[in-house]
Amino acid sequence: MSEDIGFFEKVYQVVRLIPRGRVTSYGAIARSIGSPGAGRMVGWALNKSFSDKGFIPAHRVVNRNGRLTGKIHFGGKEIMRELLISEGIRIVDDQVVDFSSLFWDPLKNIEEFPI
DNA sequence: GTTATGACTGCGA
DNA sequence: TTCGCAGCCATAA
Repeated sequence: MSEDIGFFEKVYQVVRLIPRGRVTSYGAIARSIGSPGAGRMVGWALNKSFSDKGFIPAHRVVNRNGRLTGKIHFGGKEIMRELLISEGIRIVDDQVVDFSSLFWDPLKNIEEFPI
């Protein structure tokens, strides 16, 4: 069943569901997979995803302020910003412009497409 | 088995 | 407004 997968797998699934040109937060993902408060683990899972899994749109995951706190893990401090810009998302001072409008809630999507 | 860590979040000063 | 502290969960050592 879908609950046989581990925490990391759930994170990957949710992150992969993030539409292009949209963003979400670590806490939102943690909550969507039934582990509120594990936001820090979400970031850790994504970090591991670079070598364990294929491409994960981790650049679409930011903190609750829309700030690119994880950009330092992309191998280059500008990589995350470039990826977001290439999707039509504007970044100013390491922050997502109009974050509230671009925010994509995993919970809302999972209601329609359960993992 | 315990301990430490972390790409977070919320509240208080 | 910015800054600091505490809570939260899963994984690694």
